[in-house]
Amino acid sequence: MKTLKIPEATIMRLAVYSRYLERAEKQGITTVSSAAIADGTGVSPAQVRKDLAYFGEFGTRGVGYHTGELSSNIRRILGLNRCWSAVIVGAGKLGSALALYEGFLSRGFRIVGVFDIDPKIVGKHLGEIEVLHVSQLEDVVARKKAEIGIITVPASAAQEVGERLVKAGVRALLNFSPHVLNLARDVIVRNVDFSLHLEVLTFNLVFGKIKKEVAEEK
Amino acid sequence: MKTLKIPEATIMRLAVYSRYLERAEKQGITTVSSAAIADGTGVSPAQVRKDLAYFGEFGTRGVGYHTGELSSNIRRILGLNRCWSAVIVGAGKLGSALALYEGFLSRGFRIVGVFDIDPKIVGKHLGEIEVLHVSQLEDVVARKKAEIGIITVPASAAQEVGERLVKAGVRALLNFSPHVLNLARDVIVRNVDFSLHLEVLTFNLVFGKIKKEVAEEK
DNA sequence: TAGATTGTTAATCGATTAACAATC
DNA sequence: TAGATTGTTAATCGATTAACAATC
Repeated sequence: MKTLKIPEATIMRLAVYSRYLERAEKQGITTVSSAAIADGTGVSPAQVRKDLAYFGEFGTRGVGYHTGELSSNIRRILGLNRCWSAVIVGAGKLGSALALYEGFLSRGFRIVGVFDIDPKIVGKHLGEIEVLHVSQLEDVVARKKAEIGIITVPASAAQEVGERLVKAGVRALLNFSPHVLNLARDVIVRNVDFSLHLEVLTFNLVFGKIKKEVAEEK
Repeated sequence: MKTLKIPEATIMRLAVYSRYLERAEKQGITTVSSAAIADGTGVSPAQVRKDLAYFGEFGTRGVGYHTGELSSNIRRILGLNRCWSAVIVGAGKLGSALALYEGFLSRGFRIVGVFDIDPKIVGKHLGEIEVLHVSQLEDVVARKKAEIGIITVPASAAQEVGERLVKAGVRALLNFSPHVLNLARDVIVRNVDFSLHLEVLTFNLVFGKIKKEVAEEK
């Protein structure tokens, strides 16, 4: 069986193109070229065409791509032509901010449950939704058919929460904790620990300086 | 001039190893092997050794790595052996959560300024720090010598905020907005838009299903 | 010495890019 | 037809992995 392997970077870029196209659409631009998309998103035109070619032929030679058409095609590829139900575990500062984040709803993500273990937090209202005790996790996930789990608990609790979510039926996890989850391989996990990103920044700040000094010595 | 190019993925992994080592240290484990690190962080042992080899020889053949020593070496490589000053622009839900996030301080990141444009938000206190009007951005960045800018404003304002931060002296940006920043090439930017990550999840949920169906047809 | 594990090289794998035929 | 831009191939580039000599 021939399995075509699509680079993960391609998917990330498709999401970026998608945002660019939505902006272009709003501005009334009806046709875009790979060069324009490339320009607006900081990649190469060849990269744009290659990324799109994994999924079909969306353009017209000599003309370019129809903005709205390409936009909706990419949204379909990314699975954004439907709603997704997600639960958040951990209603601390980050979890609460995410529960109230309008950007989710506008892109089709519905938060159908927020959980915490702290009795001081359980019962709080975050917009429409009430924070429930984590003991109700399994029940709510099953009843609301949540497919995505968002983990915003401390590192020490992340593994257990991940396991419970998966056992309850969740198939994809967004992990904000710094703990690397060890789960069945068919579970889709993305780590978005942002202090990790901060550390890449500081490395580059320090290393950039070293490179500059080395260059000057020569 | 020979410039050794270090993969960005290597830096991300170093940060992950760093967390693993800190945990191991706390548990009183004094020696770790590349296989143990690999196991605990989900990469291959060869990868671990290769990543470390970019920066020096930290282990002892036949023995492994001294946990504390390797841990502090990696922290030094990542630039975490010193404090870094950062400002946050945008004190909405996400910006506020980040300003109050204890994880930053514990890893040496100090938030020295939080800004917003909304008069309803300016003047609020987030822990020790008061939200200032964005007009004071340049002044505070210069006075407090902030080196890192964290952007948590809506997409429409991100580019302008990025430009102002850089002009004020910030050299590295953590961009939480979905807008791709277009700045001088020596500015270090990392995009941590998490709806992007959510979309990679949904793609994989949909695509995994397609792959499975294709496999079953055969 | 025998067993273990590193550091490093060479081979492999995968992703990006350049180039161009196809075609509007 | 001339100009433009796609879709695709082949070449290049870079990152990962396997293998093993070095060495504790």
